[in-house]
Amino acid sequence: MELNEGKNKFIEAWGIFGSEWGINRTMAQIHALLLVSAEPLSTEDIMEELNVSRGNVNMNTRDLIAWGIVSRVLKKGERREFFQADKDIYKVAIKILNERRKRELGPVLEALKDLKQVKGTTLEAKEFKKVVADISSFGESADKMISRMTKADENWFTGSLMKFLIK
Amino acid sequence: MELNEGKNKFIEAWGIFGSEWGINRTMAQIHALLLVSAEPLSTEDIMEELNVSRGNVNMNTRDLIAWGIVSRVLKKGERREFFQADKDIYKVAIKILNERRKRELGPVLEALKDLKQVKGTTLEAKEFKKVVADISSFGESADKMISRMTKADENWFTGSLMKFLIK
DNA sequence: ACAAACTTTCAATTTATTTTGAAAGTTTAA
DNA sequence: TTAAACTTTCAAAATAAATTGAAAGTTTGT
Repeated sequence: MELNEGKNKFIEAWGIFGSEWGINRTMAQIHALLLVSAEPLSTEDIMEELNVSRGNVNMNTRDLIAWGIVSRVLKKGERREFFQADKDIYKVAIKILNERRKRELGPVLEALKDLKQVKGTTLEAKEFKKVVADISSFGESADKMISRMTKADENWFTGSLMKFLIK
Repeated sequence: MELNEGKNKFIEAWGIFGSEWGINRTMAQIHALLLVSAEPLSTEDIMEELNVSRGNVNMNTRDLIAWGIVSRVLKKGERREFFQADKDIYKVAIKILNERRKRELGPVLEALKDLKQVKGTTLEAKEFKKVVADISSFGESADKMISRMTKADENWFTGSLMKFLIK
């Protein structure tokens, strides 16, 4: 398989995978493209490679930067900015997990906290409280776990945790 | 807060959370509704409670059943079927993770396996191969981890793993 | 066998999300 | 200060995803 064919397949696969997990296809594709580029790319490069508009590239590179998995780089003698992806996939995974924890898990945990205050002693009310308490506790655990992973050594995934988990 | 208000807030929150993770809102809402219902609910009950059509309820309950987190129950003397959610949130989380592993991670890992066969010894080709190998290895690890979690005792999450991970 | 009760399907519609592209904004160099 | 080079914005358009609802299909009791 030629390098270019490989890159395209990778970009396609990453785009699909991303969209299955609630990340928009173009963002995932830009990320994929940057992952497999030896050199940082400009907005124009990305537009051309993926056939998407300038606005689209601009919005999605901004988002990728906000996620902390892509950074702007400046080439000397060049006016425009280039983009480059963090290629350490462990770091990337943890950053994504941690961002999602903050953005999505946080609000749910807040909502659940409120819901613990429903009144009533009927069977129904008790069931409700039990479910809310369980989900809440589970969510708090996941939240703590991700926080801890974030702080831990970058090799956590291949370290003792993995030894514990993998055959 | 009244029980009903609580239920509605829960359903809303779960719906949003689900859609952020690539699960359609109605499916997440039906799941939420079943989670907080003391009794199994019929298609009609769900239609009424969530204001959605029969076809929608039918499709999404089927899906929830396919995910293994909702089951049909029959009440004696009743002809129609009722639905009930598995309320053990640990089991639910693991089933969802495992289904997604099979459905979404699997195909990506396959694609990555192919991509290891790109030819070329240029810097670019080497970088590409490195990224693919890294993601592949990471993916395989995650895959194994989830498989293992699935098989493990249902209390794994509160067991030694959690003790290891949580403060 | 029949019909009532119930479930499933799917083409058409609606709703939500993503993308475009041109205009406005900003920065840089001379 | 000016203009070229570049970035950002956002309303409109395009695309994708979810939903409807009526018709078709199935099951059950008599």
